Amino acid sequence: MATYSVQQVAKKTGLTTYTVRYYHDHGLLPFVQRDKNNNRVFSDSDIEWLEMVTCLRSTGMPLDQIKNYTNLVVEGEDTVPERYQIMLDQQKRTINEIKELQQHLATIKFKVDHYAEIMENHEPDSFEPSNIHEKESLKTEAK
Amino acid sequence: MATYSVQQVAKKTGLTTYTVRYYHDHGLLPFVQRDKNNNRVFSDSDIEWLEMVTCLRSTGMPLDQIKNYTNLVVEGEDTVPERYQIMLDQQKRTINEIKELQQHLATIKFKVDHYAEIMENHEPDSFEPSNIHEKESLKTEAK
DNA sequence: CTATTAAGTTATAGTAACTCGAAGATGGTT
DNA sequence: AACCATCTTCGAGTTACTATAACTTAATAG
Repeated sequence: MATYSVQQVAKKTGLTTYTVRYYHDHGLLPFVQRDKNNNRVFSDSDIEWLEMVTCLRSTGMPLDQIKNYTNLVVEGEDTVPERYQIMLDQQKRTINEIKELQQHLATIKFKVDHYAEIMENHEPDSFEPSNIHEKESLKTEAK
Repeated sequence: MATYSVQQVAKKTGLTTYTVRYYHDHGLLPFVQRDKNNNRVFSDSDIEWLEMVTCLRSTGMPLDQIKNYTNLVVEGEDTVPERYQIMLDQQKRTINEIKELQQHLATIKFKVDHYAEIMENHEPDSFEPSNIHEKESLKTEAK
């Protein structure tokens, strides 16, 4: 069976060795072993689980909640309903998060287009009604 | 002209008063005034700018970079090309972030469906090949 | 006209989730 | 034997809030 060092795991997951150790120290990787030198030894399933942790983390779940979820998984089948609820909530939150990001993206796009236009037309300081927004709504006091 | 207190701004933007003050103290709201009592006085354009800050923050830009962008806006038209580049980068990063979130969402959906199935079928501990993944890839050592 | 309440202020401390550096152990190579 | 890479722990630093304490001021209630 394949085993991996911290560094190999870091490389495989895209995390830093610091983060991998941090997660392990905080109980998020409950089955990671140690060799006779006290070095962490990761299995393939540890890496898969770490990827699940990363998935939850990236979608905004705090570490203590991920820890809680980890404990439930370790406890076994009895906790499936609770786990189901956790994942359902996380799904909702992620869908919401994506929606919000898409709205923010629209705002950013607007800015990009606006700047592109200014640079093309090369107009220094217009008197159009859109002027306030052109100036990022920052200079209403410059009267 | 309409003016607002910290609390009103907090309510309008969905931020806490702590965060609004924090942003102001760190130079992200350069045109906020003070009244004779030293209380912060926000204008409509301050709120609009704060919403821009929130947009950038929510899409992952660190505060010091937002501060830098703020300074560029204050400096005026000459900085438009630099600002254009910043926004273009942010746009790219946000598009990427959304993509990643959508992938994570797919993973979460998979879990939700999986748990739903377990709960429906009520099978305690199957011997199927998918067993490892059913158990969140955590118990390969429990042999 | 004082008393209490509400809201503002600053300064400082606490928290989450990393992020890093120091000091030391071990194992392999020249 | 010396060196280098890689591991370890521990403690400190960073970012972006988040909360508390101590204080000031303005408005209302008795």
